[in-house]
Amino acid sequence: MTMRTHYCGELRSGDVGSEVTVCGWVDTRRVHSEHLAFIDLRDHTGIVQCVVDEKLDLRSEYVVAITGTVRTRFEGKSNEKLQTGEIEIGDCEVQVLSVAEPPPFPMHERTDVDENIRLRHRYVDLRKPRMQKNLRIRAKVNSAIRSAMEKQGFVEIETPMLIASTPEGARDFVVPSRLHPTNFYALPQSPQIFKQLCMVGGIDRYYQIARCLRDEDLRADRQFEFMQLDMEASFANQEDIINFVSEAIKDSTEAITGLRPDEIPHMTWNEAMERFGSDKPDTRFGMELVDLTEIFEGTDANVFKVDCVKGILYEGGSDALARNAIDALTEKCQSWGARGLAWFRVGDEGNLDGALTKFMSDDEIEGIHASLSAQPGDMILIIADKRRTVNHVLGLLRLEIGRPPVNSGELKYLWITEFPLFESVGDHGRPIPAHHPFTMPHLEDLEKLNSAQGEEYLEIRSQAYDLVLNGWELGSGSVRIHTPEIQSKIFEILGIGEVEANEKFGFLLDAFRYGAPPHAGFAFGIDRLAAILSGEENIREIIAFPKTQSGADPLTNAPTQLENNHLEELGLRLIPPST
RNA sequence: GGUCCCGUGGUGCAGUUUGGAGUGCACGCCGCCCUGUCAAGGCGGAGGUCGCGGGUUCAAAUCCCGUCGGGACCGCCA
Repeated sequence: MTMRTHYCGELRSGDVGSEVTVCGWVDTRRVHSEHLAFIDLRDHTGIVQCVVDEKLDLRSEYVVAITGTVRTRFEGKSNEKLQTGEIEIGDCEVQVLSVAEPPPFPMHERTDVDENIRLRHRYVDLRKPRMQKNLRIRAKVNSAIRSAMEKQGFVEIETPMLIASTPEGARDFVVPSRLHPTNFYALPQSPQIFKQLCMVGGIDRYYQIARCLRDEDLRADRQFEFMQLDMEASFANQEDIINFVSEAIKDSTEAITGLRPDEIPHMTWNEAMERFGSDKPDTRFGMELVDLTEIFEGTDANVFKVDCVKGILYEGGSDALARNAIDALTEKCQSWGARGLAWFRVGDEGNLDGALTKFMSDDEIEGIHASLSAQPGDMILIIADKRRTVNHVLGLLRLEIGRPPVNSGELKYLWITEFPLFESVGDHGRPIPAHHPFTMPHLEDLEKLNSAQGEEYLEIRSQAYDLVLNGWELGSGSVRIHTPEIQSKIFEILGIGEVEANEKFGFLLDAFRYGAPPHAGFAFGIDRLAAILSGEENIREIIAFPKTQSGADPLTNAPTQLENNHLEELGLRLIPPST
């Protein structure tokens, strides 16, 4: 005889008359007397009302098994809020399996509980419907991804967690080696090198739902450890990869929402930066950046005598933004790197009202008015600076003012293509790679590799691409370099000599000498995807045991100190923290 | 490295601007009553290092300095 015959939330009118046993936690109780009490029993499927007609000491969160007969509720006594509201379990025999202290916070979800307290008692928090729902959505996403990849011919390969540290990229988490004192393993930031080695190894199509670790500051969308769909395919180009990944994204979205997303649109990196001031534009709302630079050519206003002037239109912003709110926005813009924020209220006559109008010509005023299609009551916000700064600051300002919650329900997937190969030029005039040094340049820009000087390097495009959802970067990938000629050229430009290249990436370069197929790949963050599909603004809500913003775990108290003998065995001695 | 917000019985809040007795609200908890509730109801009760430390003051939850914890963001995250 099994302990349980049915789940609480699945009993229906069709079960009336059957004797059932349900197991779970005591949710709310409504005790009328020793002759009548209603016990709501909860498991992950929901709640069922059990009627008890004897004196029982049942408290919140007691774990019980209840055996009884399913019956229709009395006329007019059904509860539409419950899926099981038509029925109840009567003639109950209650077996207490575990008693419980009162929960440390309310089990109902009408009030938000401090996250620190939730995490300290996560095992209780996980019982709530929200976490039950989110973790099950996450599991479905994982499952849909696996199916999608396998149906496209990808093979799941596991790669090591204890690997060699490489200097590039994020800060590594490291693990001391007991057998090799003074040496350390690094935990993988991603399986990047290994998946490329798999391509050389003839795997053809690799995927893994991989745990990645990066020792960088935590955010709402960033944890130390996170999961990625990591994939790589041989004899594949950018379009192939985008199709493979899009299929996994669409399948997992459909598995959760029931609706298959439309074809995911593409946008070049340059267009994204110019229109939205971000390489991960949130296209759920407009408020696009409008270039006003030409209007201010030959201007008398000193603030606009700069490389680039762009503005955004805040519809109805004239009333929405009081003077102190504008001042606060100005301070934010300054903290983001701008010198200031120029603002104009659009008056009833279509006139512009702002501190800077007295320095501006009529043509200039009319020009920004028309360019932004301003209407009375709107607010115009302008940043003037270097183009890069203008796009960056205005992009952040746009989000600050107009961004809907990430969980508004709408799902705007977007591919960003043609990322620059280099993100900036360093002190010695040498460019710094935007992605990693194995990223294939855009074929049309190969010639520029030989001729570029200084800032011109930043115009070289790559075959790197990102997937964006509602303004969150879900993931990125690229076509990889597989020929020694181009790889040498890139290393030369980056100032990485042969010796250094061999030190850092020797095993990969060695591998490429033995017959490397052209290959390309991608990785996207499953936590972020699952969070948005769950309607959550924070990935901690879809992780069973997450860390706080300071990287601590209130439940286990990690990180902790080590005993001296433990340190000794590892050949470690602590440097006391400086005071 | 930086900016901002929060910390008050078990939980969620108000009180802090303008210093005056740990004052208040809701939920929970404990006890009693109650045979159709479903956020049950009624009556009674317990429960506080106002995060911590220092300072100002006759007097600090309240003002100042520091610190710890939580959160949002910039930097960082190839």
